Amino acid sequence: MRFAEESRHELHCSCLNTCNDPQGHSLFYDDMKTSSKKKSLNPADWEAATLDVIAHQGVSAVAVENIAKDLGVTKGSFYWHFANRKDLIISALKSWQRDDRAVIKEKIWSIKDPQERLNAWFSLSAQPLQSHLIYATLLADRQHDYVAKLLKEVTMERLAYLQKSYQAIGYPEDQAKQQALLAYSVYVGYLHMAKTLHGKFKDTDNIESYARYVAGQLIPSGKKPAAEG
Amino acid sequence: MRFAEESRHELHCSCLNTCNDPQGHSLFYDDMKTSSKKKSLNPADWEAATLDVIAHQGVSAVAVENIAKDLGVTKGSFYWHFANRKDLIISALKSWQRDDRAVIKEKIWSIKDPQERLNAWFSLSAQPLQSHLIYATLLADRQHDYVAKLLKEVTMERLAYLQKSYQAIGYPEDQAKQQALLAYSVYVGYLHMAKTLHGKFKDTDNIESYARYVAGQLIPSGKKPAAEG
DNA sequence: AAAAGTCAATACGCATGCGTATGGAAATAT
DNA sequence: ATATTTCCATACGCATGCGTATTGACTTTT
Repeated sequence: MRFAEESRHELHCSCLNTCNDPQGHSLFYDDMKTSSKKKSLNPADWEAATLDVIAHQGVSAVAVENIAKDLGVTKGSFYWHFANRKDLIISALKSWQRDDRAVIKEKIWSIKDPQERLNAWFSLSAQPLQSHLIYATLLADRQHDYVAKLLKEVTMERLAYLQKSYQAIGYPEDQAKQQALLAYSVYVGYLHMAKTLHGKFKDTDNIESYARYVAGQLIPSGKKPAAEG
Repeated sequence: MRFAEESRHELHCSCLNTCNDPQGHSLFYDDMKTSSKKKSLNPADWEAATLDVIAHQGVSAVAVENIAKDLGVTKGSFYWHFANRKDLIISALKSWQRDDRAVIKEKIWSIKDPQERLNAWFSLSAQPLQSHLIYATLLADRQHDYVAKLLKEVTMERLAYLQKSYQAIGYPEDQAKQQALLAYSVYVGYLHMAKTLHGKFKDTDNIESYARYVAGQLIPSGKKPAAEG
């Protein structure tokens, strides 16, 4: 057996069923034909399948034999790619963190105006991405030390760039810090709300309406969110 | 064996280690000496121990043999009180829901002025009660159908009384609905934030400061939160 | 005092799921 | 063509944890 040596990590985004993200996938694949079946699996495939499980059932639901079945192979194959279950989970989560950082860098920090940037962040946060689901489940899987560590890292990073944007708007440091905490709490709360009430969300017209309302409450003045529709 | 027949539910609040709530406990005990040991266990004891596990490790971490050990007995005793593991979990969660409703009724709805009532709610939400921890972990244990059902119920109830209070202040129905959703999202987000960052919370002075800030942002005008210190 | 009821200990069967051992087939290298 | 690497299947050992069966002690009732 050999183990993934912090290498060979193509981007992945499986999103088997419930996660309908409108991003472009095909950009990322270079090693396989986009439409046909692969002959064999690589660690990234296992990580993607693992993230699907984590997104919908949490870390403790990750079972190598089930994931193997999802991938159409048996457990025997797994231990060629990874040392053990924990290795798989940690690798998958690191991969998630990398992808998340990349998205923020591309889609948020590319925006220079801080107000527009905050609007873009709220807009991104309201989209049904698998990435959000993973974060939401991790929040309740803190028993595992490695999850707690990762979660703290990610959360601090996110709070930092929110605070930075609020300061760029003109908030003094202390208030920017609290406002970032408030905004981020709304994000986290929204994640759970959306899952908990799923159908019932139409009550308040729809999510778009609510998202605009929230942005209006949490972003001071100036430009409106890039309205369309 | 015999099973708990929807009866014999004294209030409970164990809070073994991490949950330091400053509420009065001894009020609730009537059937046992407050300081000495009980001779035998009843379903409420099992439910309380179960809620401790749920609060800190989630539903899937509930293991009857471990809980038995926590209570100083073996598994053999358990199946006299409950039919099975699922029965225990559901009973425990129902007990939690009952207690939660009771607290809201006593401490929130006893307040007539809607602004003060909202302030009281935010204040209650910021306190480190076991009840909050349980709610937070349930959010990620939605895979279990009974959890999803309960969660939806509880969330809808809470949104309803928040909306009601905002309407009592003068918000039109639609806006009150969105504002309730916003306020409740902040609550849920805060729960996770507090756990995720634990130590790091001192950065923004302390929680009190943040709680006042949030209340100031989410409750329109009028009275301030009952300031002390 | 005897019988019934209450709560708990021990021991067992069984399913799940992790990790290992071993062998095999297909691809790639030499 | 042969050897090596790569990826996977099968089979096993082992731990955990649920649920059951049986027995026993202690309490309450009669």
